[in-house]
Amino acid sequence: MAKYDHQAVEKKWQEKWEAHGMYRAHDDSTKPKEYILDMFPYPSGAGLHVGHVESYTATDIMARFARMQGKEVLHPIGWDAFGLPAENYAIKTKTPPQKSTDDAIGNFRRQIKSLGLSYDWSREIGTHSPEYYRWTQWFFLLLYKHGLAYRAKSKVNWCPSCKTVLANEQVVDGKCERCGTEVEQKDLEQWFFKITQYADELLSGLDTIDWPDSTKAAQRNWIGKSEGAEIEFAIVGREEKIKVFTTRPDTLFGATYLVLAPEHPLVAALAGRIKNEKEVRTYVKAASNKTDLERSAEGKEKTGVLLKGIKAENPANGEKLPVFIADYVFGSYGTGAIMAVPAHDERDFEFAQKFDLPIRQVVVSCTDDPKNPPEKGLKEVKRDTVVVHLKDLSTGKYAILEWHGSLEGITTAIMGGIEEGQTPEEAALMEIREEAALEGVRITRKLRWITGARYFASHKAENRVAHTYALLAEVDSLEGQGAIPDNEQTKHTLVWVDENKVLDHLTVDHQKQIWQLLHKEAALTGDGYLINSGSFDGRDNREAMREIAESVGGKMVTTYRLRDWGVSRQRYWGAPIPIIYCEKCGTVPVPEEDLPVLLPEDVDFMPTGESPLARSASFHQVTCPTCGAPARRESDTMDTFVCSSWYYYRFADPHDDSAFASDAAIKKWLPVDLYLGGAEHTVLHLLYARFFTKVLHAFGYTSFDEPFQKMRHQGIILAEDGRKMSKSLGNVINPDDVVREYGADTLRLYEMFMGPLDIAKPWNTNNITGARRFVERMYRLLEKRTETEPATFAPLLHETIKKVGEDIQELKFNTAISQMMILLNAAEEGISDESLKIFARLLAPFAPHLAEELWHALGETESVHFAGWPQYDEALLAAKAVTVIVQVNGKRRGDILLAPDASQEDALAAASAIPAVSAVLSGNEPKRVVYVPGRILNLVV
RNA sequence: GCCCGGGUGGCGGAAUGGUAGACGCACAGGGCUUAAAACCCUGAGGGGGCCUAAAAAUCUCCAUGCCGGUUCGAGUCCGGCCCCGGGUACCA
Repeated sequence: MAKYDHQAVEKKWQEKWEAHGMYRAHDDSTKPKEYILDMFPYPSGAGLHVGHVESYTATDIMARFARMQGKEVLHPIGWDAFGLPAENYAIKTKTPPQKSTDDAIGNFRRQIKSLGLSYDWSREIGTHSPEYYRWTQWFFLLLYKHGLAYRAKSKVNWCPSCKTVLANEQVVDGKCERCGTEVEQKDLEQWFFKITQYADELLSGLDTIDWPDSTKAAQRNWIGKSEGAEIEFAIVGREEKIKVFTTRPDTLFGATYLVLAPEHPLVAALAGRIKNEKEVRTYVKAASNKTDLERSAEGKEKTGVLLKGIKAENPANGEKLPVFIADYVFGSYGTGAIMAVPAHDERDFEFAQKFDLPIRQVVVSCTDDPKNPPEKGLKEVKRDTVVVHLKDLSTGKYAILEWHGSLEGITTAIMGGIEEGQTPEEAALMEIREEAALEGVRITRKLRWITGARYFASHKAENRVAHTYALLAEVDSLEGQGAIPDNEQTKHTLVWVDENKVLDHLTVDHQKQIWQLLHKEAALTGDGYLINSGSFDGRDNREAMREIAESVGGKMVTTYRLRDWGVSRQRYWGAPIPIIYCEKCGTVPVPEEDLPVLLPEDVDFMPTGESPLARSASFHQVTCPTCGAPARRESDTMDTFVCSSWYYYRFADPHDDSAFASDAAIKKWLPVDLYLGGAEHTVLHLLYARFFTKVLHAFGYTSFDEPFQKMRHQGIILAEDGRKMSKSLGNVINPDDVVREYGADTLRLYEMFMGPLDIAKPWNTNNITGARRFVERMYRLLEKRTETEPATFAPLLHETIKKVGEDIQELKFNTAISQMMILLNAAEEGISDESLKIFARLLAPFAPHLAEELWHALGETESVHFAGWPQYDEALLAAKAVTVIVQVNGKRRGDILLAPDASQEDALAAASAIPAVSAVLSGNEPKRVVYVPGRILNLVV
């Protein structure tokens, strides 16, 4: 038989399938539907990536499998065709984006077709076609009508040299990507979608869908729901109040200053009262020129300015607090103002360190029983962290230990390092002495294992000793005052104290030092019971939270990190926003019947300083649809994410010119049953698409409110060197080359066999050989057909039917293929026509051309792809004898062949035939017998 | 820092708490061939012991990032730690 000619075979079947329209989805079908969708590609000039192939093959397998199971499958493809790269390319090469986009689509289409993917090409769509973006504009109007689209001023990245707005990705190190000019922040009127209105639904909906946990977690993070309180602080001598948002109202008594965002309106309102107004204004201006990105990129170094002459009053205890402005507080989150509690918040702590502000602890961690709060005083304080001050009498050195667990625990913990005749304390002191000899105390691993405790000291070596002594001088004096109790266990060297007791006696400066010593220079963010909190002392901090907030007239509120979605883009290659501005009528939506607002083709899209559409007089000079007066058309286009937020509806009804999709089509096909795509879309695209569906649901267009029932990501395919494939590294694999040399089936099998679908995997050209060999050997089975098969073949065949079917449903294609390889190895010893036909059906989703070729070579005339999925025979599976492992005391001592349902007696009898087993048993009854039928027999003796 | 993943042969990877390394690649030996490619067969985690001229089989110990625990039995479950990848970040 001739070598398998993949080029001829694949071409032949692709043409036949296409001629028969085999993969069309039928709207009028009565079969159960299955909607299997890929994230439609952006048709880049670079062409198809092997990563696309991975994803598309996976969904193709699912689609083909579903068809063979008798489902009516909708498996469409289209193009996310608007976007910046096409526009940039157009600027560079002076070819219109329409042309370059259509060229790229042509190339993608050819490449995708060469892979034998079973798309319904009659439903192909492109977001850049007027028939499509007409409905994108319709969606804009739908949102507008319901008050979900609004205009507001917002900051954009602005390049003063190119006179253009830049996307965040176009800003590199604060400079324009193209010309290197420093980028400015500019306020522009922009359109927003009110996605925040659906924040709660977007959050709770996650619990109802089958998505990867990581993606759900990312979306939850992005939405960033947090519960807290709004509390007002009076400004001394003024009417205005400062309203802060905090998630920790329980720490109200620990607030030692307030911070306003630089853009907070009160900053301007209070200007006259601020004594250092000039300094403040400078700071505000500098902050306003920074993007959010820069503000955080500057790292942990905090900046801010005290508002001199302004004091705020803590409503809980009447304390007068200083007020700062600092850009670590954002105007757009919460109330734009915070109460700072340095003892219990990392950022406030850091700021307080830098600006020398007091740090007051109000929460103390405590152990098991928060409902039974300890009385004040030392002996009763039950803490999971015990702080111990050790003093070595012989050298006069001190160290501070903190350990976790009970006091009894320390003895055990120290045991490891104790020498004979030593007490645990002495052992610990030995260590201190050694460390002290080196200079003060140090955090060391050595000490950790010996004491089970941690030494705390300042990070800086030069401060370490000074800090220790400063503290211990205080401790000594407290000891003199009797503030530190003596104790049986500690009488010679060991003293333990309540750190808060100590803190009460110290100056701010000392407090800071001790804080650093005790707490690794960090705030305590954990829970516990309250101290220094007036009548709330001793209460559980979580429990008291609401009461504290309400006791000062605050109220509990929920805040989200999620912001409204800014959809305006000052670019050409996108869907125009269907809005007209009239001097008389104001903002007027374009009437639905006037849609689409066509993208003009005669526009000069070269960058000259204006939004390209604004330069087309024919485009923007219009008459008001309401009053007929001359008016101006909105010249911005929409974010491309708008286009991709609803495309999966269009596939259900791609040619409808009366609706984005008909009710019947939506009812028939949606929601999407399986959605597959890259993990780079975990947040934006997937969140926006969900938002659109929530909106449609709210206004009665859909009965469901989540668009993608089941969603999975494919892992990225790395280059052979383990790095990302990139043009500049020259390590890109072009699927065209692989298809030509090895065939589409081989490429598909290879990529599916690489490993689990969702992990990152490096490409390995060598391994393609394995897939290719599989294809060839499958084909050669035609020559190895026999009348009769070995007896072991049928059970294996049925096991394979079972496993392949199950694996496909779990998207475990690698193990499905490995099972078929096992079957192939056996089939080469002889396989009947009937068995080979079954095999061909199993193979069909993975290698559709080869399976079709085999199927027809075996005399079939209809397509294998509708031949039905084979059923396995339980009886054949059960009949197979299984190997049971025999263990003695958990160690393998041999194996026995048994029926799967053999009794324990049978198993024992068979096992005793093994010499190693009978030797051990030799008359003794095993203490215990563990028998798992079909698996293992373990004898404990 | 935080949130997700993940660490198993030379490599990709497999394993409902039950023979660790399926399947494949690469490799080695052999067959076919004038020769090579292709193809076919066989082998193989590491160490040690036994027997040997040498090897195989057999025996035994060790082995899934590290330390400990639960269990008759742990790659899998629990606690602690280390490392790698991805995402995200002054969000109060």
